[in-house]
Amino acid sequence: MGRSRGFDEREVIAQCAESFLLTGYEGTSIDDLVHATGLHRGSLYKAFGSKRGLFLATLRQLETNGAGTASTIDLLLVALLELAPRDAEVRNVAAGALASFIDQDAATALGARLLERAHIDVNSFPNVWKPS
Amino acid sequence: MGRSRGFDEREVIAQCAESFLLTGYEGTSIDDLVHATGLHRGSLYKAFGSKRGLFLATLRQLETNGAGTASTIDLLLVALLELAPRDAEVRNVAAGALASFIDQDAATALGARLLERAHIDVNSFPNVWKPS
DNA sequence: TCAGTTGTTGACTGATCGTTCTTGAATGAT
DNA sequence: ATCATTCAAGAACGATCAGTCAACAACTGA
Repeated sequence: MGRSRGFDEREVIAQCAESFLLTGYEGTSIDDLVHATGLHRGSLYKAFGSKRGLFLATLRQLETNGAGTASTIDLLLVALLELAPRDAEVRNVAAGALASFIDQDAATALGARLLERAHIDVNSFPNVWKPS
Repeated sequence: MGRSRGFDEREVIAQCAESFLLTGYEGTSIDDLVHATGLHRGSLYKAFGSKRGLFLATLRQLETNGAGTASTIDLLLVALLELAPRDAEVRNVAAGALASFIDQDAATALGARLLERAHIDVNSFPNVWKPS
């Protein structure tokens, strides 16, 4: 019963994920998400409950998406740095996504992408030891 | 000439750095910094110009501080994830601090601390390849 | 002593924050 | 047909955001 949804939930989550990975969790406002999705505030809150709930949905969708693309890792970086230290649920979902995606050393993969995302070339450090 | 400062600038910068590394850049408000330092808004703005200027000061103070403690790396993580992708000056200062601190592989050191800070134990991943 | 300069103080600004509410439109079951 | 339910829509909420301002206090050099 009831009126049917006028949007594709997976698509909306993907659009929100892109906002989060570009500008971070605290750096993304509900207005940003409203513009990114074309939905209205009330619809977003009806479907996801809160900004945190929406972010959690983007994290959970990671697990059913593809492999560890750059976008995937970026969203994990945001989760690990901004939410995970103080939010056990985000921490658990993020850890699950990490475990299923990253097949090499997780720390190195995360750090490498963090530097790449920041446009920093590690090879330009003259005094850094590099593994052969 | 003029009235002399009623605070130790290095100490104030250290107090602000602690706020930033705990709650991130966007997650830290000027009010948070006012409370952390005991100073008044006007004094902070007179001395550092803006929130970004204050954050830059904490980053620059890293270089004259000690070695790469956990707090140091945490502040770099915040800089790299939240500011560096869109702010060339922050990127340059952060890259300089990175180059002078991290004597092993930078990516691994950053990623390892990111996970530690998020309270995630990489060794708990059953399917992750670990270097011997 | 006094003019010039810098720091302190706290009230104040407009904008934006995440969230809620009300109203009306669409839907399925009775 | 109607009734309960779900969703869409957008205005509205108090709180908080980063930043500014004018008045006052303390210090220096002349």
